[in-house]
Formats: sequence, C-alpha cells, structure tokens
Amino acid sequence: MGESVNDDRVLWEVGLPGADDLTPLNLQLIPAELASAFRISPESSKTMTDVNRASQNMFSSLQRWHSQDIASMNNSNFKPFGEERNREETFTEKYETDLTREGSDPRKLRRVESGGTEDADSALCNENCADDTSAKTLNKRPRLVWTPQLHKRFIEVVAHLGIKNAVPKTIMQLMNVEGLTRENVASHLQKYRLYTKRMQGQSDEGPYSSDHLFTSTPAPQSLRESSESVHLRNTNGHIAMPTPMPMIGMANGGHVGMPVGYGVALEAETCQMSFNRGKYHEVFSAASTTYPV
DNA sequence: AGCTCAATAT
DNA sequence: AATATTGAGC
Repeated sequence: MGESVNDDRVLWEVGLPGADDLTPLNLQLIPAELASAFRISPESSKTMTDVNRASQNMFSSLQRWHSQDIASMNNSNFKPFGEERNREETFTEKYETDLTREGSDPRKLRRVESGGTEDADSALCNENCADDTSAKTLNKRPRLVWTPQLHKRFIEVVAHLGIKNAVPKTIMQLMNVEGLTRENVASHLQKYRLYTKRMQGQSDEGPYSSDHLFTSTPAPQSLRESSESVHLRNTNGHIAMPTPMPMIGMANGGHVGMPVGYGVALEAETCQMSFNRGKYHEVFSAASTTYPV
C-alpha cells in the first residue's frame, strides 16, 4: 500500500522500506522541545491531503522527466514538457488528489458528494442551478481527447495484445496512461472496431495488414492469435509497457467556461491522423484521432 | 465482474 | 463529430 500511490504507477517496490518502517509524513519529525532548543520554528502540521499532494507532485515531476522520451519519440517538433514551462496540473492531480480512502481506486471516485456546502454558493446562484446542483460538486471528468499520441499507444497495445486479449481493462492497464479509465478505452475500442470492420469490408486488407500505423509499431509476432503476452510481463505480473504517459489529452470540446489547463493537447498544432482505405495520412489541424466516413 | 454491441446523450 | 453513458445479453 504505502509503496505505491496507485497500482498503475508502481515505479519502485523492491528494496525500499515499507510503510511501517517509515515515519508518517504528517507527523512532526522534530519533537517540540528539541525544536525550540535549537530555535527551529515549528513546521505547520501537515494533513494527509498535504502529504498526498506532495506525493502527487513528486510523482508527476518524475513522470514528466520520464515522459521526455515519449515526447521526443514522436519525430515532431514538440519539445518535451518543459521544466520551467508553467506546468499544467495533471488530470489526476486536479480530480483525484484524495488518495486517503483506502481500497478504492481513485479513478472510480467519479463524483464526490459535498457535505453541506450549499449555503453560500446556492445563495449566489439564482436561476439555472436548480437542475445543475452546482457543477463544482459534481466534479465531472472532462472528456478524453484521443490525441495521436494516445491513439498511437492504444494501437501499439492492441497490437501487442492480439485480438483475443485486447479487451478494455487490459488495454487500459498496458497503456499506462494516468487517468485513463476502462470506459474511455471501451468506448474508443468500440469505435475502433467499427472502423476496422468497415475497412475489412471495403478493401482486401485486413485491419492489421498493411496499415503501417498498425504494423510499424512493436508487435508483429502477436498479431496472429497470440495467446501469450507473457513475455511482456515483468516480475510484478504487470506488463512491461515502459514509460508512463502523463495525461495530456483532456479537453472540454472547446467549450467556453472551462478553465484552461488540462485540455491543451500539447500545442495549438498537433498531428491528426486519419485513415483512408487502410492507409493513414497526417494532417496538421485540430487534435484528435478520427475515423473518417 | 467484465466484455460487446447498439442506442442514445452530451 | 467525438466521446460518454446506458442497458441488454452473454
């Protein structure tokens, strides 16, 4: 428990002290008497929320550092997420900071009930909040934007898994994208299957045959009915899909009123992939993966 | 519990 | 148009 913030983001486990061996960070490290004896001004005490937030920040900076290869892997002129660049909060930080509730996967905390904060807010809202129950409390997740980067990883993972094993949960786990839900993947997968089916019927090419988007990426061997992705697994039983990817694809469909910060798929220009007759081409325009009719 | 598919909603 | 949600059947 203590050694990982989230099952999907286990970075290290072996050789590190367990939770029981560590002093909880929300406790004062220096006894009050000792502190005053050395004129150390006491730190403000930390709540679990503070500690969790700090952990999240640390995790995120590690992931940012880690994800530079992802960013540079895409030949594009995208620069790795800059260190000094004003850092966007990750999706997880923004919506799922409360990790204190043990045993519950944070991504399942879809909506949080607000206990009795309807006083001042509801006083301010006069007309259109009757149905909306104060959007703040709903804490709704922005819709996922399947950027080319995300889609590429999706494709890679599906290819790795093979047809039989490419199910939403497994895909989600292998993609290792923070904040990505099974529902996100299921929805995308459904659409993707429809697309591939259409492609099947329309040309001689199967879905995985000549589209270099599908074949260029890692897994030629498992394309055909691989029942084992065992060789991909590491000791955890988790899969060795290396670099965790920060959630960069969240956006609000371009609607107003949403604070900028988590949308922002990389830059104004991103590379859009679209598919025609089993081939793909790249268009520079708005950013999301499309399956043209 | 989870997968898939269709229909529907946003 | 893209994604989410829901519900049914398995």
